[in-house]
Amino acid sequence: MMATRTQDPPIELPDIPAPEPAARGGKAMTIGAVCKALKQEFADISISKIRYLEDQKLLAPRRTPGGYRLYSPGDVARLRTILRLQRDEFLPLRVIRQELAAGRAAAPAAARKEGRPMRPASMTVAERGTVYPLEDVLEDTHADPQLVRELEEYGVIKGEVRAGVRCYDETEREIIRAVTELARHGVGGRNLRVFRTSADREAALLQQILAPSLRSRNPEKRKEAIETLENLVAVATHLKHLLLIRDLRKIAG
Amino acid sequence: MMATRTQDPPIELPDIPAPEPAARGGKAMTIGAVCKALKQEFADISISKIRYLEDQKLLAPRRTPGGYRLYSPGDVARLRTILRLQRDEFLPLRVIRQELAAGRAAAPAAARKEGRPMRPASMTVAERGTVYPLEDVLEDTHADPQLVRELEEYGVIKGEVRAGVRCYDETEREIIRAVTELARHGVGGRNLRVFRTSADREAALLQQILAPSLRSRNPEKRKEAIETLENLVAVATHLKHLLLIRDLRKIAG
DNA sequence: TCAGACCCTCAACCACAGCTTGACCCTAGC
DNA sequence: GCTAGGGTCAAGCTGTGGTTGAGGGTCTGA
Repeated sequence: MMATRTQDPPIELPDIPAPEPAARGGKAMTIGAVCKALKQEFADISISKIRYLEDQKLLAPRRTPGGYRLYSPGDVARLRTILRLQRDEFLPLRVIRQELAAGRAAAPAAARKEGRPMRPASMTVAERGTVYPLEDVLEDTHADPQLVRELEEYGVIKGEVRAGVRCYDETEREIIRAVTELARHGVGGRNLRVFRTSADREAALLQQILAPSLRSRNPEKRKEAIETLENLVAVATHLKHLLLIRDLRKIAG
Repeated sequence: MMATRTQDPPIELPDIPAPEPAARGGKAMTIGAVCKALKQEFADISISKIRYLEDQKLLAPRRTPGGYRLYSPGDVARLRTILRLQRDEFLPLRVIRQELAAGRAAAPAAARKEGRPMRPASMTVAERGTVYPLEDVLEDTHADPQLVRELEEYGVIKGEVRAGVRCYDETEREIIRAVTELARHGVGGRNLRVFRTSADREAALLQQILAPSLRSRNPEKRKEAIETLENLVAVATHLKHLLLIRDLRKIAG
């Protein structure tokens, strides 16, 4: 069917500091390259998904004369923003489209700083998610490399080697961040054992309770058990927080 | 034991400027009444939707002997929160469930528009805040009175007598809520000791570190120490959460 | 004591978002 | 001119967030 070489004009998104059509020199990537590049950060990306997002008017890459999509760095940044809003903020595409059109949401690292850890991306029991190379983690957390090494020796974090580089997932990164912060205030070394052992004990406790359903052969049941587990973790964390506050009030007040 | 319990309005957390006409009358409402009362604020509510939310474990109203659902003011507030998170924050029910379980998100609608924060009312070390009579706490948390008594005997919560009625502050109320939730899943009795002792240990640790400045005669210094303390509590809580997740992943995945 | 308004459960059904798959064909670059 | 990677379109699939209807019980006031 002659493959529709309809020379339709690029969709014309209303917004965006459009990444100069012809201007930008070498940097444009094909869809496969973009997909591969973002795979690290967003495990669930796929070529078809990127095309789908374009179909939904969220992207409008340039095309080669032959019809291939060509993504400028600006396009890639935009795509990354879209995926982040979707994954971390749970925004539906319809809303993301508006946010982008309104020029909002262009704040990547901004939201940090004095604003609580935000929605903790993927701090769930379920899966591991993205991994980041040690170098990035260090830069991001301002952690002492020595301290990271210690945590690893100690078995608190594990990391994994990917393409020759040591990588950590988000949970590990946040552990490193938190420990660094504590260290800044003088909580360090063997004091951390307190946290560690209580976590181990709680884990054992929860496991004991949910072991039957977690081992069930019924995947339905297993999924449910995981969810219950997530829930219990949240409640347990909350409870620990409250108990700690209660104790400290006695001390401080 | 009646006294004081006569006609005072339902708790009324520092929430919402809308004193619903229908909502104020008696203390508990049927599903139809709740639906009508919230129709103003949430046009898309329906009886079937409320029931659906219960099915999804987001609500758990009391029942009459005949099986009718009875919504306490606390239940209605919770429902309002759910609807708000769904409509304004676009959160999926699965996430709302966790937010609620974690005691977050009890925040008023105020924090909208460019303002993430949404800290849980008075979960700070600083001061105790309001107190609520046992009766209200029981209704609000659906806790077993027996369990509350145990917690008190155990020294986890203390309460105070005011005008002849036993009262608890918000922290205590939330402890009760969290413990009730854990109990629903089979975490009870002496298992709670795990949480308690680790909280005690951490409190001791933090105190040790900050004792000098906390005891300082310089009020400036003291204030600063309290702030540091708040900070450390937040970080410690976060760390514990992460460690627990780390442990559980090994178990579950 | 009984009508009528209200509520209950449960299973089936529905609508829409957000992709994925497959058939079939074309482009880029060595 | 070969082949890996792209392109389009239509159909399909899965999960979320409900609605609907059948069949039946509860509550309240006259």
